[in-house]
Amino acid sequence: MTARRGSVPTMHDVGKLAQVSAMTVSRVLKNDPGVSEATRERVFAAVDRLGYRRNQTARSLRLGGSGMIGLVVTNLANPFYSRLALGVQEVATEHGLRVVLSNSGEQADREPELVDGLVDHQVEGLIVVPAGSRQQHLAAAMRHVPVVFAARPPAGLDTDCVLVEDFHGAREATACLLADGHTRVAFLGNPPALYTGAERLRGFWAAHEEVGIEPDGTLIRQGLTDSATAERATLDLLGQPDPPTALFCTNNRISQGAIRALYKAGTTLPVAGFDNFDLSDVLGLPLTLVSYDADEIGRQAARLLVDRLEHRDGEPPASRRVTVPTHVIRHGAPSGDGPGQAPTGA
Amino acid sequence: MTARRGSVPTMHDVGKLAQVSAMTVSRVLKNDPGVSEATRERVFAAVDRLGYRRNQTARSLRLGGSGMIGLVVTNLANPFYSRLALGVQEVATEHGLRVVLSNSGEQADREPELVDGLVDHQVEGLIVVPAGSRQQHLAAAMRHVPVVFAARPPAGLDTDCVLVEDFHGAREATACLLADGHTRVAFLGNPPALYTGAERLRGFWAAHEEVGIEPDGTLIRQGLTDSATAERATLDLLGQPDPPTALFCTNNRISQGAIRALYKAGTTLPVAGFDNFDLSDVLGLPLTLVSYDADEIGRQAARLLVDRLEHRDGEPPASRRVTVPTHVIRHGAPSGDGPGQAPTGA
DNA sequence: CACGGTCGAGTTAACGATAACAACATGCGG
DNA sequence: CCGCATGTTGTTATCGTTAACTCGACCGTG
Repeated sequence: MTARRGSVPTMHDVGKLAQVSAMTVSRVLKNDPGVSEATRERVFAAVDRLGYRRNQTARSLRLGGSGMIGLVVTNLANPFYSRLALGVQEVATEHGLRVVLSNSGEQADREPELVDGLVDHQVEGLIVVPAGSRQQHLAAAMRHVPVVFAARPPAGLDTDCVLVEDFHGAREATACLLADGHTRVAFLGNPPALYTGAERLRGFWAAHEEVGIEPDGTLIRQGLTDSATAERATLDLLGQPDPPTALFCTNNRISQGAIRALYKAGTTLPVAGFDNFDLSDVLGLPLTLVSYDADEIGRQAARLLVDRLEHRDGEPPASRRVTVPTHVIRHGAPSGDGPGQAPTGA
Repeated sequence: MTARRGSVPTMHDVGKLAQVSAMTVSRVLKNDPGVSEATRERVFAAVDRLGYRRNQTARSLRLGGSGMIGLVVTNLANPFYSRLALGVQEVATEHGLRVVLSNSGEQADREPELVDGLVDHQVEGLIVVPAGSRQQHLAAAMRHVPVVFAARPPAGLDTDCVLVEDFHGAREATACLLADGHTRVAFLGNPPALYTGAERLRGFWAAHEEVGIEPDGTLIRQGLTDSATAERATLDLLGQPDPPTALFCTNNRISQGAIRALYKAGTTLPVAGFDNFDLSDVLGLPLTLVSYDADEIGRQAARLLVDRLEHRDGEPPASRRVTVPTHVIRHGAPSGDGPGQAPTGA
């Protein structure tokens, strides 16, 4: 019952059993009409008996095109990226494409080999969440296959990308806090070298400008990479002489770290954050979350890629930039909160 | 800068530019010592100039072995499976293997085509979280490549698998509740056709027997598939004439649904559940969770598979069954709870 | 009965890389 | 100066499949 190596049947074997040539087997399996019913049946019988399956590697070589696309994400453990991957899967499957997944672990230096490896495997296209700002390896990849960027934009490369409304979402969520009367909102952000980090900070800042408040520099913490660093940063902020009265977090991990810090400190503070996450509605905290459909980012990216694959012959169309909309969700605390007014602001 | 089709260079092109044969190019790229330093440099120069990359499809065909393994999970959106996938990735990468991912969406009827597709793509092995109890398609796959089962055992197939201590974990967590003095513990479980569902129910039952309590049949709800169905079932239980005083949930999604139901009902009840999840420590609920390393399931599965791949020639070793250990985590409520004693039981 | 047409099936060559072998030059001992 | 090892490179055949072509049998028509 276990795999017996050296026994994988080929079209030739099928042909021998069905007393036809390999070519006829190929025709039958391709549903070519020019085969008599009798032969067709003999071939199918032989296929069944041998458990024959077409060798996709050989087909890829002969036909060109492997039927695979590559997906490179930075951290599959983050639900955001696994949803994105699911979205890509969904659309890929609709088009008969298989997805080869790589995880860079947010280590920008590992990305080039992952991308090159996928190109070597003849993927027909790539969807990449770039881990770093150095992207020349992606430029190189683009000479072989179309590349679509997801969640973070290309730096100086002319190609499609799918983004969320980073600026808009951050601005809106921050505005909610400010509308509640907060004037000392802390910013807990990922490394500013990341597009999303910079863009969401910009939104945070813009919301302040709109109400004529200058954000306090001592309340801005960047370079947070996970829940643990965010937790420490939050505890540090809470211990400051003039602590914040609300927090803005640039992603789900950071929000979770901040919430853990508040819990451990026995404090409650209104928290706003980018990304929704499981159980955000049952925490009993005044939470303002920038929510969006992560699957949709993957779906859109896959659609852009498939579109390019289907128009491979002609002149490549101009590069497109798709934006996935965000909307703000507000979860209330058991009791009213915030120094200014009721938590049902904005 | 965009992909120019029809321009992908081959070894022949590189050879022409470097004024050598394709064979010599192959030798250089393989680091074959029998090439003069001068030629080697010319070839590398040509490779760089053309941006040449070896065609892995052609290599696979010639050399046998695609350098890929297939992974089929039931629901990538569940952190459990994305962690598992990461574990597989980690070990696969260590061995120079790439992972092709498929998601069955827990639809057992889709699984055969996914598996067949992966086999067609010449994956060298498969790791599968089987979605259903019909597994003859996996038996068929096993005639081509080794298959390792993860999280759920094979049904009548002789092959390796990696499981968690389903029975033991469920028994231990239930025992914690019973030790706290609960006598009416509800069981919220996934479909009993699923191995984990049945096994965890068995553990739930065993814990009761050990203390001489007969579980109340009206408190046992099976067939829950996600957070929403679990939420409804919980609300239903709470509305019963003789409601439970504690809950046991068989997985993370069900726990989350139950917690949401409790939150909406404005009640607090001790909850035990299989799987840990984000923010479980900050809910301020009396939670007893069966925790384990989901990555490790993936790693172990990949190790078993790699092991079989490396001993492909000889007689296949007897099938192995690896178990990943569980341990119980207890999160306290702000105040003591449970009718019997303090929540620090077991 | 010869001829063009259609149908079914086989043959050849190619996709790109490489193992195995062949070929050629060089150099050294005899 | 021959022969044979050594070192470098080229040639051929192959992996499994399939596009394009070829071939033979059979049919109906004039």
